[in-house]
Formats: sequence, C-alpha cells, structure tokens
Amino acid sequence: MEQGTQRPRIADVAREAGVSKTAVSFAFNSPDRLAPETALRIRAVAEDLGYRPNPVARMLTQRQTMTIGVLTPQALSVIFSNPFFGAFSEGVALAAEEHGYGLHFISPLHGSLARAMSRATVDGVVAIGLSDGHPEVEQIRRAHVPIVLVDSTALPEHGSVEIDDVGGARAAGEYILGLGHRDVLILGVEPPAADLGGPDPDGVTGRRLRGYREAFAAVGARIDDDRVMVGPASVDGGIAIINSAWEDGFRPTAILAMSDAMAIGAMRALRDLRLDIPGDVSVVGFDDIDLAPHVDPPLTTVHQPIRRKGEEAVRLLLSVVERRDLARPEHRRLETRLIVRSSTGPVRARREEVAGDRD
Amino acid sequence: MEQGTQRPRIADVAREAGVSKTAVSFAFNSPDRLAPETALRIRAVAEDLGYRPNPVARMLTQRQTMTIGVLTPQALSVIFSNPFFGAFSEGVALAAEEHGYGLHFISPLHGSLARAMSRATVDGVVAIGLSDGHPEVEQIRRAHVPIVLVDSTALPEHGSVEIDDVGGARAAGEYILGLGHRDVLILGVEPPAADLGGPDPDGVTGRRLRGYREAFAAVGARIDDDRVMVGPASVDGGIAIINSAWEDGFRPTAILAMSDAMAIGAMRALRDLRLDIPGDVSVVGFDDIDLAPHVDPPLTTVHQPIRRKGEEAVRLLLSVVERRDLARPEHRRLETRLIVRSSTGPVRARREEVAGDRD
DNA sequence: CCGGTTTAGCAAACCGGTTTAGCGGACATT
DNA sequence: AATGTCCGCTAAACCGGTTTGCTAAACCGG
Repeated sequence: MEQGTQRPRIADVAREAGVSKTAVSFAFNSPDRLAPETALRIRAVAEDLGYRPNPVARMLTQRQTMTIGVLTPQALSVIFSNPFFGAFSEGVALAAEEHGYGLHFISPLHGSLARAMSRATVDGVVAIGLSDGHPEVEQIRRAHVPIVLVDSTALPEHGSVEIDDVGGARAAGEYILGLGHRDVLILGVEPPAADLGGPDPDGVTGRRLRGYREAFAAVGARIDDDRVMVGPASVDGGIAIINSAWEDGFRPTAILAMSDAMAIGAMRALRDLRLDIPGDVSVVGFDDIDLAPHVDPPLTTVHQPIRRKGEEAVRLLLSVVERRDLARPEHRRLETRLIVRSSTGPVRARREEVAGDRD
Repeated sequence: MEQGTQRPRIADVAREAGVSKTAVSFAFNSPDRLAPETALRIRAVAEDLGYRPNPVARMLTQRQTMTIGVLTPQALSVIFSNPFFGAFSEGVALAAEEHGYGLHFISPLHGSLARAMSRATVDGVVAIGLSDGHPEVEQIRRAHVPIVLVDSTALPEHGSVEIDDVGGARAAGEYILGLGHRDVLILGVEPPAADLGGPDPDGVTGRRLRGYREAFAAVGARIDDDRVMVGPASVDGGIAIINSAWEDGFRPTAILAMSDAMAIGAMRALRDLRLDIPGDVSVVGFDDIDLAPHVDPPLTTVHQPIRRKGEEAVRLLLSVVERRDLARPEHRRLETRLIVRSSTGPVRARREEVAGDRD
C-alpha cells in the first residue's frame, strides 16, 4: 500500500531487488553485463515500483542533455505570434527530432538573456535574430556553449545560417520599379526592445533596406529615410504603421514590407481605408509564409526557405556538439527569390489626385 | 594562458580565490553569509575565469528544474505548422515567463511519448491533444509528474483545461442551417498517427461532430457519416479533402471545418475549382486564428480563447507544482462563440444544377 | 588437480553543485 | 578572566544517478 510517497530512487529498486545500485543501472543501460534473469527481475521490480531514472542525475553524469536551445532576444509570447517563427521552429524541430534531441526555448528571463541561458540545460544553442548590438552578446559569447546564429553575424567565431536578404530585397525593389512605382513606403521589422541601439545597419532591417535602395539607386531613384517605418513584425504592427502613415499624409503607390505578417496587416489597413489592392496600392511582403498564397489578394513576396533555415542551423550546431569540433565555424547562406502573386500591379496614373489629397 | 580547456567548475574558482567551494556557492546564492569584500573577490575571480554554475548540477540538488514541458503526441514539426499551436504556445509562454519558468517541448522520441517524457527535465507538463485512446497514457500517468491536460479528459485525476467544443460546433451548425444549408461536408481533424484507435468519440473531432449533429437534429436534419472526412489540421489537409470530395462527386453547399487552417485550405481548393465563396459554397472554420479575419474572404469561424487556454493550463499546472498540492484536480472550461464574417451566406437556389453535376 | 580466463555483481568514486553542522576567533558581557 | 554570541568560513554529506576497479565463483583446457 504505497501512499503519496516520493518517486522511487535507484536505491529503492536495488534494495527491493536485493542487488546493488550498479546492477540496477546495468539492468537499464547495459543489460548484457548481467545474467539475463537478473536483469529481467530487476526490471520487473523497477516497473513494479514505477521507477524511472531521474533524468537530471543522468544528465549530470553523462555530461550531455540531449537538448538544444532556441534562443530569442524577444519574449516567446511575441515570437510565437509570428507565423515565420512557427515555420522556423518547424525546421528546427524536424532536424532535432531526427537526431533524438529535445527542444528548449530560451527567451529573456526577467529581461536578461544571459541569465536565461545560464539556467538552460542544453548542449547547444540556435540563436535567432540576435543582433550585433545586443547588450548581452559578450556574456553570451563567454558562456562556453556551442552556438549557431541565424540571421545575424554578431558572433563570427560561431557558425551561422543566413539568407540573401539584400538580393531578395533588391529583387522586390526592381520588380516594383518595373511596374512604374516610385513612391513607396518601407515597413521595417523592429529589433527587439532589448537592443535599443537604433538602426543597426547589419540587422535584418538594415540589410533588406540596403537591397531596396540598391534597386532604386540603379534607376536613379531613392528612398528617403522618412519613408522607412519600423514596427513589430506582426499583423497588428502592419496595421498600425499604415494607419499612422496615412494620417501623416503619405500616399505611396506601393508598400514594401519586410515581413509577410506586416504586409498582411498593411493590406488589411489599406482595405479599411477603402483602397484597392493592387489597383490603388501594391504590396510586397517578405518571408513567404504558408498563408501568403491564401490571403486576399494572394501576396507577392520574397520567398526564403524558412524551414530549411531551421534545419541547417540545427545540423550545423549538432556537427559541433557531437564531435566537439570547434574547428572552423561554418557560415551558410541560403537563397531568396521573388514570388509574384496578385497583390502587386502597375502603378495607376493618379498622381494628381494623390497630390491634391496630400497636405 | 588558458587553452581550449573545459568550462571551469566551482572547485577551480574556489582554488583560485583561496576559499572553499561553499564560499563560492555562497557568493552566488547567499552573499549575505560572507564578508562583503570576500563575496566581491570571489565573484571577480569567477567572472575572470568565465565561471557559470552548471545548471544541471544545480537542478539536481534543488530538485527542481524551473522548466515546464509542453507535451504533444504529434511530431513538433507537424505541430508548429498549425497556427493554432503557435497561439497556444504564446499563451503558455506568457504564463511561464511570468513565473520565471522555461519551456521545453516534448514530442514522441523514436515514436514513444513516454520515453520522451522520461528524458525530459521538467517540473510539470502541459499535455495538449493527448487523446483518451493513446497507447501510452498509462505510462504517462505513472510517470509521477504533475500534468495538466488541454482538450482532453484522458487523465481525470489531473487538472485540465478545455473549451466548449460541443456548444461552439452547435452554434456553427445552427447558423449554417439558418442560412438554409442542409447539404454539408464536415472536415474533421485527424488524431495523431500514434493512436490509431479510430473515431475516438471523446476526442476533439468527436465532440465537435456531436455539436454539429445536435444542431442538425434539432431541425430534423442529419449529417451522414460519409459527409465527415478527417485529415491533418493544416492548409494542405483542407485542400486535399476538398479535392478528393469533389472527385467523389460531393457538391455540398457548406463546409464545416474543425480548424481554421483546414477551412483556409478548403477555400483555396474551392476557388481553384472556380467556385465562389460564399456564393456557391459557405465555409465555417474553428479556432479563430489571428489570420482568420485577413484571408479571402474573411473567415466565419468559431472563436476559442486559444492564448488563454495556454495561460490557464500553465497556471493550473504551477499551482500544483509550486505547492505540491495534488488535492482536487481542477477542471476548467472556456467559452466558444461564433464569429460571423464573410465566408458564409444564404444557400443559393441551384439545387438542380448541382444535381445535374453530380454523378 | 591446477593455473588461467570468464562471468556476475559489488563497493566506492565521481559528476558539479548546495546545504548542514560545526569550528575558531573577535567581540560583548559580567 | 571566564562565558556567551556572533561572524566568517569550512569540511563533509548529499542530490540520484553512472562508471571504474575489483573480487569471488564458475568454467575450462591440459
């Protein structure tokens, strides 16, 4: 008659089975070192007691956790609301599962990423969106934990996976220019609150902006700084920016968003303003999330292999983790490409109307 | 000159600082037990050596991990592709972060959920969609780990959070009937491959189906079994079902999907079949994911408080975890409600046309 | 029958921390 | 001067497993 007693330990099983702790351990981990019937008996006793080896103790002796961490400088609650992150996690999970690793999500604990990392029991970390200017990069670097960075080059001595942000953005810009648009609005993704650094020219927003500008420069046009507005990479973020831009009198003919979620929000807000897409305003996104083809209208966007990004990051990481081969860090860059759907069209001759509207 | 040496342990810091391990431990955990300057000196040495207490060892002595697990019977890679799960995780993450807990995702390891759970170092588990018929519930039950179930009543001795599936589905059914529809198709969500049990009348699909049927029964109509088709709760799942249904000659005037992702897929497939929504076919979803208002056309769906579900589950769990109060398990049920948008409309008098089309 | 090899299982050390019990010295009290 | 407290710190035990030596008995060939 066992009451609400604690979980049985290995010693309990040993006593009950009349053997040593060693034998119990063997029964689970190297049964061949025991007489078959002994192993069987021990396991029966264990099963009977509901014994389950304490995974923490096991981790301690084996000095590995079979877990990889996904590190994000933003709160998980904001991260998970971005469909991009879901897809990325999907890739990460796929590769991790394949190798028998579990997944642990690490986000700032009481505001500190480094602290959160200290508490986390992981064999390695995939860090996404850890920008160069983050105040804790130095502590993270010193943590002596294998890391692979995604969408960032903040820690060049570690491996990394990125995409061709500049090229993708340039393609989007060229396409929009080809349709005759010159008056555009850029929707940039806000860096996590933690690094207030400002523009961060090497962050995702900076790189994509560079791509857009390259395209414009090539035809002698330009994108003024006041045309670049940043906000959270979410549907609501897109809505908010468009509304405030319209209030400020901006009347662009095309929107270049750095995230599909923002682009979708933008389309929403534009429609609420009684504007037709792409008749009045063209919208281009970035990411090509699963739902991009299914929104109204289907979204023209820059495709990036989101899942593969997650997979590659894990593979890179595990290659370091498994053979402690910290040799030369590998940097991998994946391709992007423009996917034209129906949210973009040629610019309409309505300059005068817009001009009258403004001011 | 330190080479690629291992991470420093507490003993290294102690030696370097000329104190005992105890003192080092105190310097970090209860500095007030040391002379101020001693504590400072020790921390300086630690900082200098790049010492970081091994979290696993710490967990072992404290007998808590400050981590909660999110258990799902499906592979994470399939789970993360469902926007519903993203939102749910958001709620979970929110509540977990608030209490200083980390998040560990647990999915079947080499096919075994119980094994995955054994390896996981968590203080408690939120299990989502663990159906009654799952072959490993018994092992999971015996794991001696606090659990809260979401959308399931498989383990009545543990706490649970569910929603009013039946009521929500009934509301959707009544609304569709009110629009004149009688010829419907139900898109059910597939239980995870692991529990091949079959229909599972108490699973999510079973409960919602009951709701639809109650509504139909109330007006003397019925939904035949062959009108119920199950598939993965994803956009692609919805597309596949609609296509095969149309191939089989079904020409319903309304689709009742048990997941927004499926509903979106269904709309996609319908549009590809040159059908108008809601002119030719009405579509109702379930979940009310963030994007539901933004798809084309905005989706009529049954709203459920997805994030709150995650939050409540964590709160329930932590109330058990923190004071080991296994007293009476709490069961909480959240409300659902129908949100009418534009994917539904009155049935069109086109019966004859459909009849001619069929067979 | 004897020395050598296997086999089955054990005791003890170890993983890297935390915590308990206690000790010597400084200081206060009588 | 003797006694009692407090302070600052330490040695050793402990968390719950795994792993390393090692031993006693069984086995084996000659």
